[in-house]
Amino acid sequence: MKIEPIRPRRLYRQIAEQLRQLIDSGTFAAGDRLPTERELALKLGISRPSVREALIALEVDGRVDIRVGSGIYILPHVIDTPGPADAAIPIAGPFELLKARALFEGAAAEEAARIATPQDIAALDAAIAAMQAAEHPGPHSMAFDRAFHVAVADILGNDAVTRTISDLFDQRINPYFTQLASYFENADTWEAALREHMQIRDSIAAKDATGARRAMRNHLQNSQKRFSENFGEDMPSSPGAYPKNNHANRRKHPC
Amino acid sequence: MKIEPIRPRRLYRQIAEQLRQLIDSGTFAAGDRLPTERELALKLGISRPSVREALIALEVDGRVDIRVGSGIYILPHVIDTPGPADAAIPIAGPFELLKARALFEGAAAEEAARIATPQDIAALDAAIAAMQAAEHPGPHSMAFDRAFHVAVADILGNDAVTRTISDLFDQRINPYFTQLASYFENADTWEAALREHMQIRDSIAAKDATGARRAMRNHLQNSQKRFSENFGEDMPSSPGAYPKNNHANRRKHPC
DNA sequence: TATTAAAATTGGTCAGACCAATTGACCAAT
DNA sequence: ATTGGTCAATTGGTCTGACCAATTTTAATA
Repeated sequence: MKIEPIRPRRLYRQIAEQLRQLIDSGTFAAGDRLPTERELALKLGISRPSVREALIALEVDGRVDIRVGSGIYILPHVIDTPGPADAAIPIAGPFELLKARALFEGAAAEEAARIATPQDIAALDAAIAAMQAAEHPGPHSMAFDRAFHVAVADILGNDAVTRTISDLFDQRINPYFTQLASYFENADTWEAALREHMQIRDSIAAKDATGARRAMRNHLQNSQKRFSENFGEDMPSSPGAYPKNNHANRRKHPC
Repeated sequence: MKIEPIRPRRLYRQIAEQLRQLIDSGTFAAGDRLPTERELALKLGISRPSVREALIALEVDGRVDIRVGSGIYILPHVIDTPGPADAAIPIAGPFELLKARALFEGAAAEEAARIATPQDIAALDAAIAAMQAAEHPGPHSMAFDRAFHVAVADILGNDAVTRTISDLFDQRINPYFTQLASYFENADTWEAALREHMQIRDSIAAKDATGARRAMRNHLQNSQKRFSENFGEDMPSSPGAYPKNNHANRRKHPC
C-alpha cells in the first residue's frame, strides 16, 4: 500500500484529458475545428477561463493549434520522441517484419543492380564466401546472413538506407523472437538461404534490376515460409500492441 | 530577408519564456518558491489570468510544481529524454535522407496503389484536407506533411513499414537541421508539396502502381531540390560519422 | 464579377470577486 | 515539552462579465 498525497484534481487537467480522449477516439480528427471556447464552457458546465487553461495545456502539448479569430484546430498527433527507452521500441511480428524487409530490400536490390560496380560484386562475393566457409549451424550464422543483406544495401552508398535495413534486420533480435535464432540451425534452410543469396548476387551482377528485386523478395518470402514451417502458424503476428503510436492496429491485409 | 508571418505573440508565451530564462539563468533554483501569482501579475504589469496561463504552460512542461495554498515551486530540470539512444541516433545528411525516403516510400506507394481501399483513399483525402485547412506558414506545417506520408504508409497495414517510414521522417528533426523547419515557411514550396501530395493520392486511387511510385519519388526529389535552392549546397551531406554502425562512410555514389 | 466595407464571430486579456486548500500562530490539554 | 485543536492570513482555483483585436463572413459597391 503506497501512501499517496491526495492532490485535488484541477479542472483544467480533467478537461484537457477529456478533450484528449475525444481526439484519440476519433470524435475529432486532425484538421477539425473544435467548438469555440464559449461553447465548450457552456457544454462542459464550467467557465471560459478554465476551458482556456485546458486548451493551453493541449497547445503546449502540441495537440491543438489555437488561432485568433478563427478557432481551435486539431493537429495530427506526432509521436513524441520515439526516444530513449529502447524498451519502448514498438516491436512488430516476425511476419510483418519479413514483409517490410521484402518491400524495402527489394527496392534496394533493384536500385543496386542498376549501379553496382565490380567492387560491389566483389563485396557480395566475399559475404557469400564467408557464409560458405562458416561453420554451418553455428552461433554466428545470423551474423553472416546479416552481412550479406547489409552488403547489398551498402551498394547504394547511402547511410540512411543501410542503416534502415540494418535496423530492420536487427529487430528480429528481441525478447519475443529469440527462438528465431534457431532459424539457421536447420542445415536445409541454411543451404537454401545461401542459394538464394547467390541468386540475388547474380541478378545484381547482371544488372538485372527487376530480377534482383524479384530474387530478394523471393528470398525473404521463402524465409517467412521456412520460418512458419518450423514453428507453425501459432506465432503471433504482432506480440504487443503499440504503446503509443496511433496508427491503429488494424491488420487489414493479412500479410 | 525572411518573410515571417506576424503572429501576435501571446502573453502567456512571453511570460512563460521569461520565467524559463529566469530559472535557467539561476535566478531561481530548483526547490525555490516563485512569487505568488498576484505578485507576479503586479510585477509584470499584467493580469493574474495571464500569469496563470503561463504557469500552466510551465507546469505542463514539467518545470514548476503548483501547490494550492502553498505556492509555485521550481522543479529540478530534467532534460527530456536526450536519453542514451537519442544522442546515439546516427544522423544522416538531409540529401541522403530524402534519397532514402524516395526509395522506400516509392516502393510503399507502389504497393499501396495495388491494395488501397476506398477507406484508405478517404484517409489520404483527410490528410490533404487537413493540410489545406491548416495555416500555411505555421509552426505545425511539418506535422501535416508527416501525417500524409504516414497515411500512405499506413495503407499497407504493416506496422513495421509504417514505423520505418515515420522514423525516417522524424530524423529530419535533429539539432543539425533545425533550419529545415523553415522549409515550409515559403508559401510556394507549401503549395507545391500540396499539389504533389494530390498527385500521389490520385495515382493510388487510380490503382496506378508505377504512377504512384513515380509520383512519390518525384515529390521527394522535388523536396530535395526546393530545399537546396533555399539553403544552397553548402549544407553538409553528412554532418557526422556513424558512432555505431560500421558500414563505412564511403560516399561512392554522390547522390 | 471583382472589390471593398461593414458586421458577426472568435480568441486574448483584464478586473474583481469568492471559494478551498495550506500554512503558521496561538492556545489548551496531556 | 509535546500534542492536538482553532482560527486567521496566505495562496492557488474558479467564476462572472466585460472589452479589445484578429479573423471570417456577409453585404454593399464599383
